[in-house]
Amino acid sequence: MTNGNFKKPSTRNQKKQAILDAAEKIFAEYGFKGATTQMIADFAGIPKANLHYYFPTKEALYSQVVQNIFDIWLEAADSFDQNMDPAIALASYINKKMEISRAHPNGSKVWANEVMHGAPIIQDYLETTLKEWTTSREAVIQSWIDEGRMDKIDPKHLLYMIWATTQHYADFVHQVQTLNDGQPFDDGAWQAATRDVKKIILAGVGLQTGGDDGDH
Amino acid sequence: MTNGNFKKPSTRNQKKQAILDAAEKIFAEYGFKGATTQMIADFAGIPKANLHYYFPTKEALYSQVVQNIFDIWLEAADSFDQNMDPAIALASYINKKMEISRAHPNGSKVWANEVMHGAPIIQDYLETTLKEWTTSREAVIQSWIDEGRMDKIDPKHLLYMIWATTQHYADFVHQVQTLNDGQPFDDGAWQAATRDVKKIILAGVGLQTGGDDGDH
DNA sequence: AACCCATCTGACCATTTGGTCAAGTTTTAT
DNA sequence: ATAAAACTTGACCAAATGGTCAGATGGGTT
Repeated sequence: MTNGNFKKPSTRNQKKQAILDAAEKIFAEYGFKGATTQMIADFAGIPKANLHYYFPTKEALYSQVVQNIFDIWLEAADSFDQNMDPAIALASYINKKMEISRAHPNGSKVWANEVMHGAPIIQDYLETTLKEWTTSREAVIQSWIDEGRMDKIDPKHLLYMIWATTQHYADFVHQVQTLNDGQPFDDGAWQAATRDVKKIILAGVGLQTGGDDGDH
Repeated sequence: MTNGNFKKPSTRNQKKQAILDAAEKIFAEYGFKGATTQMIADFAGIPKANLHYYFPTKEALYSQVVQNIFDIWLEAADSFDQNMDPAIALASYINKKMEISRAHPNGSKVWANEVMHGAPIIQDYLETTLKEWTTSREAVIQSWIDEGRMDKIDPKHLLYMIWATTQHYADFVHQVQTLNDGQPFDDGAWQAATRDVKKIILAGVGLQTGGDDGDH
């Protein structure tokens, strides 16, 4: 067993990841101030002092959680690079964003919290990485418009609509569930939501949806 | 006699309103836990003890702020009652929601925060008032669909898309502003955003937008 | 065995904060 | 004028919380 050299780093990273997972959930549920390091430590099953051994301050832990989420967001961006057809690219992007909302609702909430409070921790990311990503995608969408392949709208607002709508199912999951007779979405409900979101947005910019949606 | 000789209801209410205004801003910026009664009192220009004379607990003050916002949301609901044409009704509703996002961004943020954290304070409102409102509007939209006046989608998801998108411009105003070269939206930017949101959503459900939008 | 070093933890502390209270001050009613 | 009621506020407190620290534990190396 134990592959010689790297026995510790793996367990160390496992433990750090367990703390990060606990932190994501607690931060999402209670906000930065509302969450306590004691709660996170309890949820991770370790003493508080041990948590502070791996993450010296609450803010360092929080910052790591936010950055992890940001990376997940960016992964969904590939859609725009690989597909040249606007209908397929947008459908694929919406698919991925909906899947993230379902798989990582807590991450989405932490991100929303951070931005709503003025992005005190990740302002740099907004101004650099997110700004660059957004600018380049706007250019792609604009080129589709210029080529007459979709209706003329400001690409910025199309992106905001996609972000807002897909993340709504994560950030407002409690409200959505309450209005769904208190039941969480099942597979069918998620598929229906994804289908309707794609339908409205694609048709909204003049891209008729065929029988398929461009992603598996 | 000398029953409840309410001296100056006007000044009393004025002061309560001033506290509520301060509270809305501070709660929006720092969240429930992050906001302190001291901050709110300072912002309202009164001693903390005086704030607690009008609102016995922090939670009572917060609860009042959330309920006030909820009432504002509901006011925008009239669109659906008065207009029978789906394009005009939806356009008018979107117009009002965008105006609220511009006029009351802090209220929207407090609401978002509350719902994201599981609606501990206003769960009753979600289950009763909001549930009833949503159900009745879904029925209206469904009737339009049944009459073949708009495309077939689940009315629920259309409503969520309108909420998510319009509130995005309030809740994520910091991100939107950062991506807008650090500049807040001016009149033109708000008009453009409102126009594009209406365009995509109306066209998205098969309602062609004519030259006008149904509201001034 | 002897040593090193990463990891772990109970006990502890300084600061923050929601809320109280008693002592004032102002307004209203008689 | 006088009493009562409403309002204001500085000082204070108990509880919660982020973070520290000295000492313990355990695995690996020589």
